[in-house]
Amino acid sequence: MLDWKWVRENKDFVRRALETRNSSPELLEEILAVDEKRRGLQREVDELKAKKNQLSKNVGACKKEGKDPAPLLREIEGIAVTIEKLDRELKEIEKIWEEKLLFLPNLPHHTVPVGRSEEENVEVRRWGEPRRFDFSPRPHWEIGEELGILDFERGAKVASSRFTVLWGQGALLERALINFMLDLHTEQHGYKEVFPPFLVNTKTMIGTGQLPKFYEDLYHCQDDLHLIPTAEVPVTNLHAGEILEEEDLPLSYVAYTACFRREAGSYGKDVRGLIRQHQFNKVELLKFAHPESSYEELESLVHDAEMVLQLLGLPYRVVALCTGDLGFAAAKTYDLEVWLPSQGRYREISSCSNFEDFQARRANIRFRSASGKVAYVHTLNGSGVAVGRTLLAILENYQEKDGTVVIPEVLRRYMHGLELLIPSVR
RNA sequence: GGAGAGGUGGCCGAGUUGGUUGAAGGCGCUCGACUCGAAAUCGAGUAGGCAAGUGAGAGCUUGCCUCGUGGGUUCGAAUCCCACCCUCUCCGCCA
Repeated sequence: MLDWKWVRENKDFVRRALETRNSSPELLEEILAVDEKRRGLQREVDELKAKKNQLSKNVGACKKEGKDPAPLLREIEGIAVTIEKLDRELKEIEKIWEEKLLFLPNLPHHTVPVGRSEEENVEVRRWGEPRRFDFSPRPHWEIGEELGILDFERGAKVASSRFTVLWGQGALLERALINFMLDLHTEQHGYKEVFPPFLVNTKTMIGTGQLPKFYEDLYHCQDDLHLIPTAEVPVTNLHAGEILEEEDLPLSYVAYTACFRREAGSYGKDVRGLIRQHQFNKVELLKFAHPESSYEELESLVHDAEMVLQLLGLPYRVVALCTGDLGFAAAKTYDLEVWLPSQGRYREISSCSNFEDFQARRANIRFRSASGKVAYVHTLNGSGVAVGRTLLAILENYQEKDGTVVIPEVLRRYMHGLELLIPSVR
Protein backbone atom coordinates (compact mmCIF):
# COMPACT_ATOMS: atom_id res chain seq x y z
CA MET A 1 0.00 0.00 0.00
CA LEU A 2 1.25 3.43 -0.87
CA ASP A 3 1.31 6.43 1.44
CA TRP A 4 -2.01 7.81 0.32
CA LYS A 5 -1.55 11.38 1.52
CA TRP A 6 1.67 11.49 -0.41
CA VAL A 7 0.03 10.03 -3.52
CA ARG A 8 -2.66 12.68 -3.36
CA GLU A 9 -0.06 15.41 -3.31
CA ASN A 10 2.08 13.86 -6.06
CA LYS A 11 -0.51 12.57 -8.51
CA ASP A 12 1.46 13.31 -11.64
CA PHE A 13 4.60 11.64 -10.38
CA VAL A 14 2.59 8.55 -9.39
CA ARG A 15 0.85 8.45 -12.76
CA ARG A 16 4.17 8.43 -14.61
CA ALA A 17 5.66 5.87 -12.25
CA LEU A 18 2.73 3.51 -12.70
CA GLU A 19 3.04 3.87 -16.45
CA THR A 20 6.65 2.67 -16.41
CA ARG A 21 5.51 -0.55 -14.80
CA ASN A 22 2.70 -1.13 -17.29
CA SER A 23 0.06 -0.53 -14.68
CA SER A 24 -3.13 0.97 -16.00
CA PRO A 25 -3.80 4.53 -14.85
CA GLU A 26 -7.56 4.11 -14.44
CA LEU A 27 -7.34 2.58 -11.01
CA LEU A 28 -5.46 5.58 -9.67
CA GLU A 29 -8.02 7.97 -11.07
CA GLU A 30 -10.84 5.94 -9.54
CA ILE A 31 -9.19 5.98 -6.15
CA LEU A 32 -8.58 9.69 -6.35
CA ALA A 33 -12.25 10.29 -7.09
CA VAL A 34 -13.41 8.04 -4.24
CA ASP A 35 -10.94 9.74 -1.91
CA GLU A 36 -12.38 13.14 -2.75
CA LYS A 37 -15.85 11.93 -1.79
CA ARG A 38 -14.56 10.21 1.29
CA ARG A 39 -12.90 13.32 2.66
CA GLY A 40 -15.88 15.52 2.01
CA LEU A 41 -18.14 13.12 3.86
CA GLN A 42 -15.78 12.75 6.75
CA ARG A 43 -15.57 16.52 7.23
CA GLU A 44 -19.33 16.73 7.28
CA VAL A 45 -19.81 13.84 9.69
CA ASP A 46 -17.04 15.01 11.99
CA GLU A 47 -18.63 18.42 12.38
CA LEU A 48 -22.02 16.94 13.21
CA LYS A 49 -20.50 14.52 15.69
CA ALA A 50 -18.63 17.31 17.39
CA LYS A 51 -21.87 19.19 17.84
CA LYS A 52 -23.67 16.13 19.13
CA ASN A 53 -20.90 15.22 21.58
CA GLN A 54 -21.01 18.71 23.00
CA LEU A 55 -24.77 18.57 23.45
CA SER A 56 -24.52 15.17 25.13
CA LYS A 57 -22.09 16.61 27.63
CA ASN A 58 -24.52 19.39 28.30
CA VAL A 59 -27.19 16.83 29.12
CA GLY A 60 -25.04 15.50 31.94
CA ALA A 61 -24.34 18.99 33.26
CA CYS A 62 -27.99 19.89 32.92
CA LYS A 63 -29.11 16.91 34.98
CA LYS A 64 -26.56 17.72 37.67
CA GLU A 65 -28.04 21.17 38.02
CA GLY A 66 -31.49 19.68 38.20
CA LYS A 67 -32.74 21.33 35.01
CA ASP A 68 -34.88 19.70 32.35
CA PRO A 69 -32.76 18.30 29.49
CA ALA A 70 -35.70 17.71 27.16
CA PRO A 71 -34.95 20.55 24.67
CA LEU A 72 -31.37 19.31 24.35
CA LEU A 73 -32.53 15.75 23.75
CA ARG A 74 -34.81 16.90 20.96
CA GLU A 75 -31.96 18.74 19.28
CA ILE A 76 -29.68 15.70 19.59
CA GLU A 77 -32.36 13.47 18.11
CA GLY A 78 -32.45 15.58 14.96
CA ILE A 79 -28.67 15.53 14.49
CA ALA A 80 -28.44 11.83 15.23
CA VAL A 81 -30.62 10.91 12.28
CA THR A 82 -28.41 12.80 9.85
CA ILE A 83 -25.26 11.38 11.37
CA GLU A 84 -26.49 7.84 11.04
CA LYS A 85 -27.23 8.28 7.35
CA LEU A 86 -23.95 10.02 6.51
CA ASP A 87 -21.94 7.61 8.65
CA ARG A 88 -23.28 4.66 6.72
CA GLU A 89 -22.34 6.33 3.45
CA LEU A 90 -18.89 7.14 4.78
CA LYS A 91 -18.26 3.59 5.90
CA GLU A 92 -19.25 2.21 2.54
CA ILE A 93 -17.05 4.61 0.68
CA GLU A 94 -14.11 3.96 3.01
CA LYS A 95 -14.46 0.28 2.33
CA ILE A 96 -14.41 0.82 -1.41
CA TRP A 97 -11.45 3.15 -1.10
CA GLU A 98 -9.45 0.67 1.00
CA GLU A 99 -10.25 -2.24 -1.29
CA LYS A 100 -9.17 -0.35 -4.37
CA LEU A 101 -6.03 0.83 -2.65
CA LEU A 102 -5.04 -2.80 -2.07
CA PHE A 103 -4.88 -3.29 -5.84
CA LEU A 104 -2.49 -0.41 -6.45
CA PRO A 105 1.07 -1.70 -6.98
CA ASN A 106 4.24 -0.31 -5.44
CA LEU A 107 6.25 2.34 -7.29
CA PRO A 108 9.70 1.56 -8.69
CA HIS A 109 12.76 2.99 -6.95
CA HIS A 110 14.53 5.63 -9.04
CA THR A 111 17.50 3.30 -9.64
CA VAL A 112 15.34 0.69 -11.36
CA PRO A 113 16.00 0.59 -15.11
CA VAL A 114 12.97 1.65 -17.13
CA GLY A 115 11.72 -1.02 -19.51
CA ARG A 116 8.60 -2.73 -20.73
CA SER A 117 9.40 -6.39 -20.21
CA GLU A 118 11.86 -9.06 -19.15
CA GLU A 119 13.98 -8.37 -22.23
CA GLU A 120 14.92 -4.99 -20.87
CA ASN A 121 16.27 -6.26 -17.57
CA VAL A 122 19.85 -5.21 -17.00
CA GLU A 123 22.67 -7.60 -16.22
CA VAL A 124 24.66 -6.30 -13.27
CA ARG A 125 27.45 -8.86 -13.00
CA ARG A 126 28.46 -12.42 -13.74
CA TRP A 127 30.26 -14.97 -11.62
CA GLY A 128 31.90 -18.19 -12.75
CA GLU A 129 32.66 -19.59 -16.14
CA PRO A 130 30.11 -21.98 -17.69
CA ARG A 131 31.86 -25.31 -18.01
CA ARG A 132 32.83 -26.53 -21.49
CA PHE A 133 31.52 -30.05 -22.02
CA ASP A 134 33.20 -32.56 -24.31
CA PHE A 135 29.81 -34.18 -24.70
CA SER A 136 26.33 -32.83 -25.12
CA PRO A 137 25.02 -31.99 -21.60
CA ARG A 138 21.71 -33.60 -20.82
CA PRO A 139 18.71 -32.08 -19.06
CA HIS A 140 18.37 -32.80 -15.35
CA TRP A 141 15.23 -34.87 -15.73
CA GLU A 142 17.11 -37.46 -17.78
CA ILE A 143 20.04 -37.48 -15.41
CA GLY A 144 17.79 -37.66 -12.36
CA GLU A 145 15.63 -40.47 -13.67
CA GLU A 146 18.66 -42.48 -14.69
CA LEU A 147 20.14 -42.00 -11.23
CA GLY A 148 16.86 -43.16 -9.78
CA ILE A 149 16.49 -40.06 -7.65
CA LEU A 150 13.81 -38.11 -9.55
CA ASP A 151 10.40 -39.73 -10.07
CA PHE A 152 8.01 -37.58 -12.05
CA GLU A 153 5.57 -40.35 -12.85
CA ARG A 154 4.80 -41.18 -9.27
CA GLY A 155 4.61 -37.49 -8.39
CA ALA A 156 1.87 -37.15 -10.96
CA LYS A 157 0.21 -40.34 -9.74
CA VAL A 158 -0.13 -39.38 -6.10
CA ALA A 159 -0.74 -35.67 -6.72
CA SER A 160 -0.72 -34.23 -10.22
CA SER A 161 1.65 -32.97 -12.85
CA ARG A 162 4.26 -30.57 -11.52
CA PHE A 163 4.81 -32.71 -8.44
CA THR A 164 7.96 -34.79 -8.11
CA VAL A 165 9.12 -37.53 -5.80
CA LEU A 166 12.73 -37.55 -4.66
CA TRP A 167 14.21 -40.95 -3.86
CA GLY A 168 17.23 -41.98 -1.82
CA GLN A 169 20.25 -39.85 -2.53
CA GLY A 170 18.07 -37.29 -4.27
CA ALA A 171 16.07 -36.77 -1.11
CA LEU A 172 19.33 -36.66 0.79
CA LEU A 173 20.73 -34.06 -1.60
CA GLU A 174 17.62 -31.90 -1.18
CA ARG A 175 17.95 -32.12 2.59
CA ALA A 176 21.68 -31.43 2.39
CA LEU A 177 21.08 -28.28 0.37
CA ILE A 178 18.55 -26.98 2.88
CA ASN A 179 20.92 -27.57 5.78
CA PHE A 180 23.88 -26.14 3.93
CA MET A 181 21.99 -22.94 3.12
CA LEU A 182 20.56 -22.53 6.62
CA ASP A 183 23.95 -23.09 8.22
CA LEU A 184 25.63 -20.65 5.86
CA HIS A 185 23.20 -17.84 6.54
CA THR A 186 22.94 -18.37 10.28
CA GLU A 187 26.63 -19.00 10.92
CA GLN A 188 28.30 -16.74 8.35
CA HIS A 189 25.78 -14.02 7.56
CA GLY A 190 24.13 -13.40 10.92
CA TYR A 191 20.54 -14.38 10.15
CA LYS A 192 18.26 -15.81 12.79
CA GLU A 193 16.56 -19.03 11.82
CA VAL A 194 12.75 -19.25 11.94
CA PHE A 195 10.43 -22.10 11.14
CA PRO A 196 7.01 -20.61 10.40
CA PRO A 197 3.58 -22.10 9.58
CA PHE A 198 3.03 -23.24 5.98
CA LEU A 199 -0.63 -22.20 6.13
CA VAL A 200 -1.65 -18.64 6.89
CA ASN A 201 -4.86 -16.67 7.19
CA THR A 202 -6.27 -14.12 4.74
CA LYS A 203 -5.10 -11.11 6.71
CA THR A 204 -1.53 -12.38 6.50
CA MET A 205 -1.81 -12.89 2.74
CA ILE A 206 -3.04 -9.33 2.39
CA GLY A 207 -0.16 -8.06 4.52
CA THR A 208 2.49 -9.07 2.01
CA GLY A 209 0.39 -8.41 -1.08
CA GLN A 210 -0.61 -11.90 -2.32
CA LEU A 211 -4.25 -11.11 -1.68
CA PRO A 212 -6.64 -9.83 -2.79
CA LYS A 213 -5.05 -9.47 -6.21
CA PHE A 214 -3.47 -12.88 -6.77
CA TYR A 215 -6.14 -15.23 -5.48
CA GLU A 216 -5.80 -17.51 -8.50
CA ASP A 217 -2.13 -18.18 -7.87
CA LEU A 218 -2.67 -19.71 -4.45
CA TYR A 219 -3.99 -22.97 -3.00
CA HIS A 220 -6.78 -22.34 -0.53
CA CYS A 221 -7.84 -24.49 2.41
CA GLN A 222 -10.74 -24.51 4.84
CA ASP A 223 -10.98 -22.35 7.96
CA ASP A 224 -9.66 -19.18 6.31
CA LEU A 225 -6.27 -20.75 5.64
CA HIS A 226 -4.10 -20.65 2.52
CA LEU A 227 -0.93 -22.54 1.60
CA ILE A 228 2.03 -20.17 1.49
CA PRO A 229 3.65 -19.50 -1.90
CA THR A 230 6.83 -18.37 -0.14
CA ALA A 231 8.21 -17.99 3.40
CA GLU A 232 8.02 -14.26 2.82
CA VAL A 233 4.35 -14.38 3.74
CA PRO A 234 4.43 -15.90 7.23
CA VAL A 235 7.80 -14.47 8.22
CA THR A 236 7.19 -10.87 7.15
CA ASN A 237 3.87 -10.96 8.97
CA LEU A 238 5.55 -12.24 12.13
CA HIS A 239 5.84 -8.60 13.14
CA ALA A 240 2.50 -7.43 11.76
CA GLY A 241 0.90 -4.86 14.01
CA GLU A 242 4.07 -4.51 16.07
CA ILE A 243 6.20 -1.51 16.87
CA LEU A 244 9.85 -2.53 16.76
CA GLU A 245 12.76 -0.86 18.50
CA GLU A 246 14.95 1.22 16.22
CA GLU A 247 18.12 -0.18 17.77
CA ASP A 248 17.07 -3.73 16.86
CA LEU A 249 17.02 -2.90 13.14
CA PRO A 250 17.78 -4.48 10.85
CA LEU A 251 16.23 -7.77 11.89
CA SER A 252 17.57 -10.55 9.67
CA TYR A 253 15.73 -13.85 9.45
CA VAL A 254 16.28 -17.00 7.44
CA ALA A 255 13.54 -19.57 7.01
CA TYR A 256 13.23 -22.87 5.27
CA THR A 257 9.73 -23.66 4.05
CA ALA A 258 7.99 -25.61 1.40
CA CYS A 259 6.25 -23.30 -1.08
CA PHE A 260 3.00 -23.95 -2.91
CA ARG A 261 1.97 -22.31 -6.15
CA ARG A 262 -0.84 -23.10 -8.52
CA GLU A 263 1.14 -21.82 -11.49
CA ALA A 264 -2.12 -20.78 -13.09
CA GLY A 265 -1.39 -19.18 -16.40
CA SER A 266 1.91 -20.94 -16.94
CA TYR A 267 0.49 -23.90 -18.84
CA GLY A 268 2.99 -25.27 -21.26
CA LYS A 269 5.93 -23.49 -19.66
CA ASP A 270 8.74 -25.63 -18.28
CA VAL A 271 6.51 -28.68 -18.22
CA ARG A 272 9.42 -31.07 -17.89
CA GLY A 273 11.61 -31.40 -14.90
CA LEU A 274 11.93 -29.54 -11.65
CA ILE A 275 11.92 -25.96 -12.84
CA ARG A 276 8.29 -25.18 -12.24
CA GLN A 277 6.60 -27.19 -9.51
CA HIS A 278 3.44 -26.78 -7.49
CA GLN A 279 5.42 -27.60 -4.37
CA PHE A 280 9.07 -26.78 -3.85
CA ASN A 281 11.50 -26.04 -1.06
CA LYS A 282 13.10 -22.69 -0.52
CA VAL A 283 15.40 -21.08 1.99
CA GLU A 284 14.36 -17.48 2.28
CA LEU A 285 16.24 -14.46 3.61
CA LEU A 286 14.25 -11.63 5.15
CA LYS A 287 15.05 -8.27 6.65
CA PHE A 288 13.17 -5.59 8.51
CA ALA A 289 15.31 -2.54 7.87
CA HIS A 290 15.53 1.11 8.76
CA PRO A 291 14.26 3.19 5.80
CA GLU A 292 17.55 5.03 5.58
CA SER A 293 19.63 1.92 5.03
CA SER A 294 17.27 -0.47 3.28
CA TYR A 295 19.03 -0.26 -0.07
CA GLU A 296 22.37 -1.09 1.49
CA GLU A 297 20.63 -4.02 3.14
CA LEU A 298 19.31 -5.12 -0.24
CA GLU A 299 22.83 -5.19 -1.66
CA SER A 300 24.11 -7.24 1.27
CA LEU A 301 21.15 -9.61 1.05
CA VAL A 302 21.91 -10.23 -2.62
CA HIS A 303 25.53 -10.95 -1.75
CA ASP A 304 24.42 -13.39 0.94
CA ALA A 305 22.31 -15.25 -1.62
CA GLU A 306 25.13 -15.19 -4.17
CA MET A 307 27.46 -16.81 -1.68
CA VAL A 308 25.36 -19.99 -1.85
CA LEU A 309 25.97 -20.32 -5.57
CA GLN A 310 29.64 -19.38 -5.28
CA LEU A 311 30.30 -22.02 -2.63
CA LEU A 312 28.46 -24.59 -4.75
CA GLY A 313 30.53 -23.53 -7.78
CA LEU A 314 27.48 -22.76 -9.90
CA PRO A 315 27.97 -20.02 -12.53
CA TYR A 316 25.36 -17.30 -12.33
CA ARG A 317 24.58 -13.73 -13.17
CA VAL A 318 22.81 -10.94 -11.31
CA VAL A 319 20.07 -9.10 -13.14
CA ALA A 320 18.30 -5.90 -12.16
CA LEU A 321 14.65 -6.17 -13.10
CA CYS A 322 13.31 -3.31 -15.18
CA THR A 323 10.21 -1.36 -14.19
CA GLY A 324 7.95 -3.45 -16.43
CA ASP A 325 9.08 -6.77 -14.95
CA LEU A 326 8.84 -5.74 -11.31
CA GLY A 327 6.53 -7.69 -9.00
CA PHE A 328 3.40 -6.10 -7.56
CA ALA A 329 4.83 -5.23 -4.14
CA ALA A 330 8.49 -4.62 -5.00
CA ALA A 331 10.24 -1.27 -5.36
CA LYS A 332 13.44 -2.87 -6.63
CA THR A 333 14.41 -6.44 -7.46
CA TYR A 334 17.58 -8.30 -8.35
CA ASP A 335 17.26 -11.78 -9.77
CA LEU A 336 20.01 -14.35 -9.49
CA GLU A 337 20.10 -16.58 -12.53
CA VAL A 338 22.03 -19.83 -12.55
CA TRP A 339 23.64 -21.36 -15.61
CA LEU A 340 21.85 -24.40 -17.05
CA PRO A 341 24.04 -26.26 -19.54
CA SER A 342 21.17 -28.20 -21.11
CA GLN A 343 19.36 -24.98 -21.97
CA GLY A 344 22.49 -22.97 -22.67
CA ARG A 345 21.18 -20.06 -20.70
CA TYR A 346 20.73 -18.56 -17.26
CA ARG A 347 17.55 -19.31 -15.32
CA GLU A 348 16.13 -17.62 -12.23
CA ILE A 349 17.11 -19.23 -8.96
CA SER A 350 16.60 -16.32 -6.59
CA SER A 351 14.72 -13.07 -6.49
CA CYS A 352 15.75 -10.39 -3.99
CA SER A 353 13.59 -7.36 -3.39
CA ASN A 354 13.19 -4.24 -1.34
CA PHE A 355 9.52 -3.55 -0.75
CA GLU A 356 10.24 -0.31 1.10
CA ASP A 357 7.19 0.45 3.25
CA PHE A 358 4.63 -1.10 0.88
CA GLN A 359 4.21 -4.29 2.88
CA ALA A 360 4.88 -2.55 6.18
CA ARG A 361 1.86 -0.35 5.59
CA ARG A 362 -0.39 -3.25 4.70
CA ALA A 363 0.80 -5.34 7.63
CA ASN A 364 1.29 -2.33 9.92
CA ILE A 365 4.92 -3.01 10.86
CA ARG A 366 6.56 0.01 12.44
CA PHE A 367 9.47 1.09 14.59
CA ARG A 368 9.91 3.73 17.23
CA SER A 369 12.88 6.04 16.67
CA ALA A 370 14.96 7.64 19.40
CA SER A 371 12.92 10.82 19.10
CA GLY A 372 9.81 8.79 19.91
CA LYS A 373 8.36 9.02 16.45
CA VAL A 374 6.73 5.97 14.95
CA ALA A 375 7.44 5.12 11.31
CA TYR A 376 7.08 2.18 8.94
CA VAL A 377 10.04 -0.15 8.51
CA HIS A 378 11.24 -1.32 5.13
CA THR A 379 10.83 -5.02 4.41
CA LEU A 380 13.16 -7.02 2.17
CA ASN A 381 13.43 -10.60 1.15
CA GLY A 382 15.18 -12.88 -1.27
CA SER A 383 15.62 -16.54 -1.95
CA GLY A 384 18.79 -17.83 -0.50
CA VAL A 385 18.11 -19.83 -2.63
CA ALA A 386 15.41 -21.99 -4.29
CA VAL A 387 16.36 -25.54 -3.31
CA GLY A 388 14.79 -27.55 -6.14
CA ARG A 389 16.35 -25.38 -8.80
CA THR A 390 19.70 -25.66 -7.05
CA LEU A 391 19.46 -29.44 -7.09
CA LEU A 392 18.63 -29.37 -10.76
CA ALA A 393 21.50 -26.99 -11.47
CA ILE A 394 23.91 -29.29 -9.67
CA LEU A 395 22.74 -32.29 -11.67
CA GLU A 396 23.26 -30.41 -14.92
CA ASN A 397 26.49 -28.56 -14.14
CA TYR A 398 28.21 -31.48 -12.40
CA GLN A 399 27.13 -34.24 -14.76
CA GLU A 400 29.68 -36.54 -16.36
CA LYS A 401 29.53 -38.38 -19.63
CA ASP A 402 28.96 -41.72 -17.86
CA GLY A 403 25.82 -40.45 -16.14
CA THR A 404 27.44 -39.84 -12.77
CA VAL A 405 27.18 -36.55 -10.95
CA VAL A 406 29.89 -35.07 -8.76
CA ILE A 407 28.73 -33.72 -5.39
CA PRO A 408 30.08 -30.21 -4.76
CA GLU A 409 32.71 -30.21 -2.05
CA VAL A 410 30.75 -28.10 0.46
CA LEU A 411 27.80 -30.49 0.43
CA ARG A 412 29.70 -33.64 1.17
CA ARG A 413 29.71 -33.20 4.92
CA TYR A 414 25.93 -32.96 4.70
CA MET A 415 25.77 -36.19 2.69
CA HIS A 416 27.74 -38.62 4.82
CA GLY A 417 30.85 -37.91 2.74
CA LEU A 418 29.23 -38.94 -0.53
CA GLU A 419 31.26 -37.64 -3.49
CA LEU A 420 29.52 -39.08 -6.51
CA LEU A 421 26.00 -40.01 -7.55
CA ILE A 422 26.09 -43.21 -9.61
CA PRO A 423 23.25 -44.68 -11.71
CA SER A 424 22.05 -47.73 -9.83
CA VAL A 425 21.43 -49.76 -12.98
CA ARG A 426 25.11 -49.88 -13.96
C1' G B 1 -15.06 -30.40 20.95
C1' G B 2 -16.77 -29.33 26.56
C1' A B 3 -16.18 -26.15 31.25
C1' G B 4 -14.04 -21.85 33.46
C1' A B 5 -10.92 -17.18 33.47
C1' G B 6 -9.28 -13.25 30.65
C1' G B 7 -8.11 -9.72 26.40
C1' U B 8 -6.84 -1.79 28.40
C1' G B 9 -1.31 2.75 25.75
C1' G B 10 6.08 0.46 23.97
C1' C B 11 5.52 -3.07 28.49
C1' C B 12 3.05 -4.16 33.34
C1' G B 13 -1.39 -2.79 35.45
C1' A B 14 -5.99 0.26 37.80
C1' G B 15 -10.68 1.31 36.06
C1' U B 16 -18.21 -2.56 35.80
C1' U B 17 -24.30 2.00 40.54
C1' G B 18 -22.71 4.11 32.18
C1' G B 19 -21.38 11.07 32.19
C1' U B 20 -14.88 16.43 31.58
C1' U B 21 -11.08 8.75 32.19
C1' G B 22 -8.31 8.29 25.71
C1' A B 23 -7.79 6.31 30.39
C1' A B 24 -4.75 6.30 37.66
C1' G B 25 -0.11 4.11 39.09
C1' G B 26 4.50 1.75 37.82
C1' C B 27 8.37 0.37 34.25
C1' G B 28 10.66 1.95 29.89
C1' C B 29 11.96 6.08 26.85
C1' U B 30 13.04 11.62 25.87
C1' C B 31 14.43 16.38 27.79
C1' G B 32 16.10 19.23 32.04
C1' A B 33 18.42 19.84 37.13
C1' C B 34 22.30 17.89 40.30
C1' U B 35 27.61 15.71 38.71
C1' C B 36 34.20 16.34 36.02
C1' G B 37 31.19 12.29 34.02
C1' A B 38 28.00 8.35 35.40
C1' A B 39 24.73 5.94 38.88
C1' A B 40 21.13 7.31 42.32
C1' U B 41 17.69 11.27 43.14
C1' C B 42 14.36 15.29 41.66
C1' G B 43 11.27 17.95 37.78
C1' A B 44 8.74 17.91 32.97
C1' G B 45 7.04 15.20 28.77
C1' U B 46 5.56 10.52 26.43
C1' A B 47 -0.81 6.00 22.45
C1' G B 48 -2.28 5.37 17.34
C1' G B 49 -5.24 6.43 12.91
C1' C B 50 -8.19 9.85 9.90
C1' A B 51 -9.69 14.86 8.70
C1' A B 52 -9.38 20.25 8.89
C1' G B 53 -6.55 24.75 9.86
C1' U B 54 -1.62 27.00 10.15
C1' G B 55 3.66 27.05 8.90
C1' A B 56 8.95 27.04 3.83
C1' G B 57 9.65 22.95 7.14
C1' A B 58 10.51 20.07 11.88
C1' G B 59 6.05 21.22 13.96
C1' C B 60 1.73 23.41 16.19
C1' U B 61 -3.81 23.87 16.87
C1' U B 62 -8.76 21.78 16.46
C1' G B 63 -12.33 17.88 15.46
C1' C B 64 -13.63 12.70 14.70
C1' C B 65 -12.51 7.48 15.63
C1' U B 66 -10.01 3.64 18.49
C1' C B 67 -9.64 0.21 25.62
C1' G B 68 -9.37 -7.88 21.01
C1' U B 69 -12.94 -7.42 16.33
C1' G B 70 -17.87 -6.39 14.60
C1' G B 71 -22.83 -5.18 15.84
C1' G B 72 -26.61 -3.39 19.52
C1' U B 73 -28.90 -0.53 23.82
C1' U B 74 -28.46 4.83 25.37
C1' C B 75 -28.71 11.86 24.77
C1' G B 76 -23.92 9.55 26.45
C1' A B 77 -20.16 2.90 27.02
C1' A B 78 -13.47 0.66 28.36
C1' U B 79 -17.81 0.12 31.61
C1' C B 80 -24.55 -2.94 29.86
C1' C B 81 -26.29 -6.75 25.76
C1' C B 82 -25.18 -10.11 21.34
C1' A B 83 -21.84 -12.55 17.86
C1' C B 84 -17.02 -13.75 16.51
C1' C B 85 -11.55 -14.06 17.25
C1' C B 86 -7.43 -14.91 20.40
C1' U B 87 -4.79 -16.28 25.13
C1' C B 88 -4.60 -19.12 29.72
C1' U B 89 -6.35 -23.35 33.08
C1' C B 90 -8.97 -28.07 33.43
C1' C B 91 -11.31 -32.22 30.63
C1' G B 92 -11.67 -34.92 25.92
C1' C B 93 -8.97 -36.22 21.40
C1' C B 94 -4.24 -36.58 19.18
C1' A B 95 1.59 -36.68 16.41
